Amino acid sequence: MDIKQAAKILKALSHPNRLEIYLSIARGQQESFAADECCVVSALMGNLKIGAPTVSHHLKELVNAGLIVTERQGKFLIARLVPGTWEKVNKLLLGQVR
Amino acid sequence: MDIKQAAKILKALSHPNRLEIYLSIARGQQESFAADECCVVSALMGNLKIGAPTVSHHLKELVNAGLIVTERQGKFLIARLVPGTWEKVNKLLLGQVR
DNA sequence: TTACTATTTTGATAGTTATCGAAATGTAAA
DNA sequence: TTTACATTTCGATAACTATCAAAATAGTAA
Repeated sequence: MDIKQAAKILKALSHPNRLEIYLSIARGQQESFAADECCVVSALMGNLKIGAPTVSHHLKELVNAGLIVTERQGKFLIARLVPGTWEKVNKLLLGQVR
Repeated sequence: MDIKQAAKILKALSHPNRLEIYLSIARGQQESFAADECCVVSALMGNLKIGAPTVSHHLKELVNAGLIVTERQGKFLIARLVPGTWEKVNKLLLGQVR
């Protein structure tokens, strides 16, 4: 994990709404949402005070940083965390990596 | 650690040059720099390709986020990490905190 | 097909910021 | 004091971005 890539990941999480989206996805994964709650964009639009285009934009940035992956299921979009991405950033920041 | 504060800290680390500065301070702390290398701003100016005003600006953002503290020693400015700040962000991101 | 819902794209705008040069300030040494 | 060096402040600019409204696209159901 080099510094530029780490900065990109940190940047993706550096906006409150995007961090909230990321954490919602993480929580949703833990709690294994019911089918109704899987419609990521529309579900997140309810919690946050932002519109669908903005949520779509934020999701793309999280994907682009390698923090999540998305998958279309019918009309809806499902998101999952990419395992390990955050941990690599953390290791760099903790200086446990050479 | 609430989401807004975490986002602020992440934002402070989301720029490559600022992340590099933060990591340099962290490394410098581990290796206990000799006196000559303690002049933080001028030392970092050599590694990075940015001027003194910009380094000063970046340091202020790291201070403002609670990631480092600075102290003037004569002509020079010394910086140290604030213990625990990063760890709190990491705990939030790992979902290990209620 | 048409109608409805979910998401994305486009285009625009307002606000933020990384960077610089120049000037100002702080500090030590001569 | 004057000189020299380290840092900060000021002012400006170019680039970036979060957000929206409107239009377009994708998918489902009637």
